[in-house]
Amino acid sequence: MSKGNRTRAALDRDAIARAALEMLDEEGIEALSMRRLADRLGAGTMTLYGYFRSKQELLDAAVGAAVEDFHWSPTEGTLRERLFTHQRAVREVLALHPSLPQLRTRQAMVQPAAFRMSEPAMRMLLDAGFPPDDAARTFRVLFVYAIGSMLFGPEELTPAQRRGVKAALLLLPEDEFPAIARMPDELTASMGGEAQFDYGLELILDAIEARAARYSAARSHQ
Amino acid sequence: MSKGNRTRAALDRDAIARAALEMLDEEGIEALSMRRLADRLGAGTMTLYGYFRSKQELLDAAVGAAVEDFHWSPTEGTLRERLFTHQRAVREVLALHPSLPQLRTRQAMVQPAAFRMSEPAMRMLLDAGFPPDDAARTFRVLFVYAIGSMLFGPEELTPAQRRGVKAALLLLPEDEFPAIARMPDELTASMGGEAQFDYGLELILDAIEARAARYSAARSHQ
DNA sequence: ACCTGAACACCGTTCAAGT
DNA sequence: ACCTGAACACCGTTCAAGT
Repeated sequence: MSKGNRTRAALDRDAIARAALEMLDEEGIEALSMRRLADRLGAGTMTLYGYFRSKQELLDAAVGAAVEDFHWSPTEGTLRERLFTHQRAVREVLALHPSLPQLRTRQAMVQPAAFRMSEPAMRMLLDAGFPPDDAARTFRVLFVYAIGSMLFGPEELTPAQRRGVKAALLLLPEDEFPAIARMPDELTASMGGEAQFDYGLELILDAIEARAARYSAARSHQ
Repeated sequence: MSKGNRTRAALDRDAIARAALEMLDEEGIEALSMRRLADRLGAGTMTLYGYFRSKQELLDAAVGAAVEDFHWSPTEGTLRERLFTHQRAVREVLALHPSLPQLRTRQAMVQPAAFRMSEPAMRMLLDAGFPPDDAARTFRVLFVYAIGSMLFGPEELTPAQRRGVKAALLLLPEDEFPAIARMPDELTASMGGEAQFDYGLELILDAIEARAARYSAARSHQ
């Protein structure tokens, strides 16, 4: 089996990037090779190099394609509520494209589309009275948290993974690990999934809300 | 050049894992191959398979070796101060072994040594009155933040990187990106480094401190 | 202009053979 | 018991050649 596994569609940068993204999300970053992708597209390997200078450039384009799927429109509500729905939208695009956090570790996201995620959050913080430097730093914390969460624990642990972690915990000498050894269930529950994501998001929003209150108080005293 | 580039030291799992870690930290995760590592150790490639069943198992051992370099001893002070110094120690081991966050994306850290990082933080939270489930979730937030920060922005952006990001920002249509387009300096400053790490850590500690106060108030009302 | 096979310098790992 | 070369099935990318 070498070519024609797929109907040969018109090739262009966008079609190739989307096919790469699909493969990345389905099979993981490790599994994407120029050869396998070309094969899937029914083309010779070297054909891809007519559209992208290198695999790296193709991966960049795949990131661009993934970020296109971020959708969020301004909602009513407090700063806290709006930041919450925004971060949930960020989580959603990362869940839709599980390869995105992994790709992000290889190169910065300087795709214009990536800024579509930061712009509205930034605007919310500035509107709430955050000075630009604090707004930037605060958004970065939210972003690092979201992408880190989806990289290190996008889903609840599977029963098999739970068992693995619990087995490791059981091996710990209890006198050296008194806290951890006694709470295997709580620890495995915290290792991924939506409830954990929301817990941390609410925690961070606690702090952001408190600071926003201070900024707005400072403004009304002027 | 094939072998004997290095003096041939006694080989064992630990020596191999440490050599792998050194290579990983120096040249990046991409650059470590069984062949190059064996060469560096002055051995045949297949010799390594006498000590590790697979590259994956070797990487696990490298993670174990890296985590050994985590050092923290309990300090005096408030919960906030102690969590702060603890997270700084976590940051330090991640800075010492920049490959660690990257390795962590490939497999969970179930090395016993990895729990040496969580145990003291967990104990602090439990002692401060956090119920076990909240303690686990709260620690996980700190951990995801620390490791995410060191993965996505361990250092300040270099001048070249700054220029790259600013160039990307300048390409954005200003009417669509009114917030972001006007604060290139604040944004690039937030993309990595120690000041950003501490900013986010303090933000999260704000929220943890507030919750600790609530837990301790609840306890004294019993 | 667009496409691509062959070749080069790499991988991880199996297998059979060396001491 | 410990080590390892050859071989297999892969990589990304260059180069020269096809239409």
